Amino acid sequence: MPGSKASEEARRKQILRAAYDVASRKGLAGLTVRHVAAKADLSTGLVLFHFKSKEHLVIALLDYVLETTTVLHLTEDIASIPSPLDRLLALLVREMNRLSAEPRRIRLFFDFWAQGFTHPLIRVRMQAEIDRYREAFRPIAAEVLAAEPDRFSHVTAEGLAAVAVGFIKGCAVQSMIDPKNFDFDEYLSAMQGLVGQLAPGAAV
Amino acid sequence: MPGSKASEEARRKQILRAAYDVASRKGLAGLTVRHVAAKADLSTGLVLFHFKSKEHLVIALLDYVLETTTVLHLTEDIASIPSPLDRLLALLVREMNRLSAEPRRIRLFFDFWAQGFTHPLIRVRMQAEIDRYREAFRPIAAEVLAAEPDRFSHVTAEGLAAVAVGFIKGCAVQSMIDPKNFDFDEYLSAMQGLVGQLAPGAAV
DNA sequence: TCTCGTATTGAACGCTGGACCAATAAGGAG
DNA sequence: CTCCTTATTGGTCCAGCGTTCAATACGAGA
Repeated sequence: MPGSKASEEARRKQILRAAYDVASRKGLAGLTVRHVAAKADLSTGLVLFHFKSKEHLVIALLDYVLETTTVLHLTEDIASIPSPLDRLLALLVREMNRLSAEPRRIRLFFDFWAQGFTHPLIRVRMQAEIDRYREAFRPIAAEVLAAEPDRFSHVTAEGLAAVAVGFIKGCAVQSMIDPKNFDFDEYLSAMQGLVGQLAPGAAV
Repeated sequence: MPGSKASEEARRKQILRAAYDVASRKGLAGLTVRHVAAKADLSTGLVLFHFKSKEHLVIALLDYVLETTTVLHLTEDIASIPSPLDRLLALLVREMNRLSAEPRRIRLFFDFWAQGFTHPLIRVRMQAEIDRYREAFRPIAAEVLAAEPDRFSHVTAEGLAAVAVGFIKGCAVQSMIDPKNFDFDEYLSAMQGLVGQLAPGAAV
């Protein structure tokens, strides 16, 4: 009765994709080994053959989600923007666009995040991920501070990076639960109105 | 064998407190009727006698959490601050202090928030709650805009209120998962550095 | 072609959770 | 005191879960 075999790596990916599909639809609470197996057209036993337990599967799924999520990086068009503050703003805009572009992925991310409160293995991974995200903002934040040292005398690059992350995650908190009523443009222009004026020659 | 009776209202509150205790420790995933009953020193049947089903209990718990959570309101000391922007900042500071003051409650809040992605009844309540929260910021945001109309020409009070909520929720996203490594003061001074300069006569 | 390791299956086990219910005690009304 | 409503109990049921396992089929190497 067994079906055709497949390589270890291919099977794991197939199962992880199925797990992602289930979890992104039903949430982590609705993620069961049986559902994953059914979605992947495999037996339940095989899922647990490749991932020793459900916990291993969940952690592997988290790693999969974090790996396949676009990491923050400076694209050429953004890097070429002269004003550091405009560069930071352009990055924020791009990240906010991702919120509406792949809501299911972001929701799953936050589902894991909330599970991290009680699950140590998930927690450490989420801590590392958010750290990584904040660190990606730091060099740009540092450039913003360097451009206007007197105005940001008591501000650190770490703090500014944290605020940048806060902008995005805070936007996500509001938009993920209520996409229809959340106005991205309003949020953006309010953000620009707050910080945009600090750049001396910034054309907004 | 039945124990002493109690009034409908008293029993419900007793059960809800037990449910809150369990959920704030173990998370919503660890919330079971049996645990709640045990924590309240009652039989499992009684819990389901007062709350017809577990779902009813969960929704009632959510309402309980939202009701007993301090609503955002202007205290006298904050209302007496002359500069609108300083008033807004003072509010943000107070809300951020609540994040570290009652982390378990906030974590439970976000747990519900994430469950709202897949559970319609939870979702509408969280939408309404976040709306309410944002609306509470709106009048203060409007005063900020009125104080400097030319600088905020394209900014609406709704947008500014949303950004204020974003500041706080974004701070929560980072601090709830990693309280030890998150620096509230750094976050705050970066925030003040960004927006504080906009107030002409603000002494920070 | 034969063989051996292993990927694969489907059924079975044990457990936990929500839900249900007959029996029972409690307390107020008459 | 008696009765009647109902809050309360503990046990039971059943569905669904993660996990285990003997049986089985596949495919590479000899």
